[in-house]
Amino acid sequence: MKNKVKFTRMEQKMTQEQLARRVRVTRQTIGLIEKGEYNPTLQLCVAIAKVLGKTLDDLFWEVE
Amino acid sequence: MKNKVKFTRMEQKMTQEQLARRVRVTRQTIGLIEKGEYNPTLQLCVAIAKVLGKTLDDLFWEVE
DNA sequence: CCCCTATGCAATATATACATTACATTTGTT
DNA sequence: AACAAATGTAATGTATATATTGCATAGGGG
Repeated sequence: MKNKVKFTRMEQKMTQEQLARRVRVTRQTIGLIEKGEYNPTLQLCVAIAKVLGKTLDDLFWEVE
Repeated sequence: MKNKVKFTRMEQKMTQEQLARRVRVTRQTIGLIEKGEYNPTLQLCVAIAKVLGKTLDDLFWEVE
């Protein structure tokens, strides 16, 4: 696993689409980030972290 | 100030070029990131943090 | 089983991160 | 002041993050 986005999102009973809307990207983008299949930009990481009530380190640091 | 890369790099008496080499980007990329003029990818942020002995949160979280 | 919602996935298009090159400017040192 | 190293900056090119559309699949509740 490359990051904790999926785990944290599900913990909060949020769908990919809801998260995507709140950070203003598409559902596909969230899906690919969760799979670790691509390399999001810092701003998007920060936006995701804020919506999920976490920090960058919580979601993206040393997860592999 | 948008992030603490410049501060931390100078604290360690490292030049932009040295940091750039170690994270395998160009000096220009480091310069622009330090100025907050662009939005680096997560992998690059992680690489910079590791070279500087910091975490993502240390360098990029809530600095504005 | 049948819906319905959430997620996966693929093709193509667009925006932008980053490279490359080159030159200007700043800053420190003598 | 003069020199050198570090940094700023601008133009153009390339790679890739993200959008868009559309359809397939998975899984839970009736």
